[in-house]
Amino acid sequence: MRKSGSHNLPLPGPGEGMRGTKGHIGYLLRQAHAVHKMRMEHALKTTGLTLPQFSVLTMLAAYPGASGAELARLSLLTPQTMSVIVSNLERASLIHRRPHEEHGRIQIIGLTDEGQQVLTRSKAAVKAAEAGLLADLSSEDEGAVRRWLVKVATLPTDPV
Amino acid sequence: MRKSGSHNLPLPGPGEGMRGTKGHIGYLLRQAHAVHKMRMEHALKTTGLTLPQFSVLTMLAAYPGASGAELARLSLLTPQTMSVIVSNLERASLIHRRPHEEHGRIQIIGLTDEGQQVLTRSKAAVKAAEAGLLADLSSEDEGAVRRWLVKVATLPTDPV
DNA sequence: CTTATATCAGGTACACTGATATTC
DNA sequence: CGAATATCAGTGAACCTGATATAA
Repeated sequence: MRKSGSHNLPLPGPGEGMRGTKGHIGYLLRQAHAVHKMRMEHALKTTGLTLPQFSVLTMLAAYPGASGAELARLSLLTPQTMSVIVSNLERASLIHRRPHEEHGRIQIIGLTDEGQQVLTRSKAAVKAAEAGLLADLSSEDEGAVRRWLVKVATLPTDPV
Repeated sequence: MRKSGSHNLPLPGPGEGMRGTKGHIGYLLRQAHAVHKMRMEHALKTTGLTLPQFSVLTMLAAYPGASGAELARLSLLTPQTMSVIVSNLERASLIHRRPHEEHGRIQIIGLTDEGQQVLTRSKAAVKAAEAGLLADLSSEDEGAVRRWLVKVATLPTDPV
């Protein structure tokens, strides 16, 4: 534990630095994500999960029995990368992999009881950080923000 | 080189998956950032820079002669991490470090000619990806998005 | 044969904590 | 002494490309 306040938050003030509020929107997206990520990671320290691990457990709760390949697609990662994350989660006894006897090589991945408990506690720990994203946001602005985020996330990766 | 189109873009369709458009806004922020990051990294492949490296070079252009500690604060990273990134950039001859003889241990970091050129080419390569963020966005919506991003980036890291 | 899945092997850039030396 | 800077050492989770084996 550090002091009690912020960790390393020397954001350039709005009047100086990387042009503050008026900066490139890509820079703003980067910084917003970085700060939110820090808040999430800090919250997850209480349960020992990394952000990708939390993400995978959340996906497994939504898609019980998903395969590594499916999780990789959902996370925009390669199967190899997902394999490492899944291995780490398995080593921590938070998930289990059962070979799908009938359908070949596919490994059915599921949450263990411990994984379910850790996920529940992690969701609670993360709740405040997520709530902060929507605090003091009008429904019109929230709509605009949501539409923009979806648009950005839906843009082709290689449009040119 | 893959095919020619998108890399790994199997986003769950808007009607299925992680609740698509209606998902947690934190999830949307993550996905939007991930896709934008992929687009940026893809664009930067032409110049061989990683995203943190591009970020550091951009900062150095804005803050000529910054120190490693200053860059770390601007990037929300630890000095050790920044030291690694700076070392990699120095190894690539894109920056130079000169000991600040008068003021102790501080290392003055600056772009080399090659670094300046690479930065210029990288900015051009990245231009389309950044422009995509603002395409078809009304000025009201852009304002809402900008305000939201700044607010998120300004939130205390450890509010509770 | 083609496709999808899983995994091994190797490599790299990030990012952390901890410790140390230096300098103001 | 304390505070800031830089760096070494060690560790680790996340990424990648490439190759391989298996199975639908």
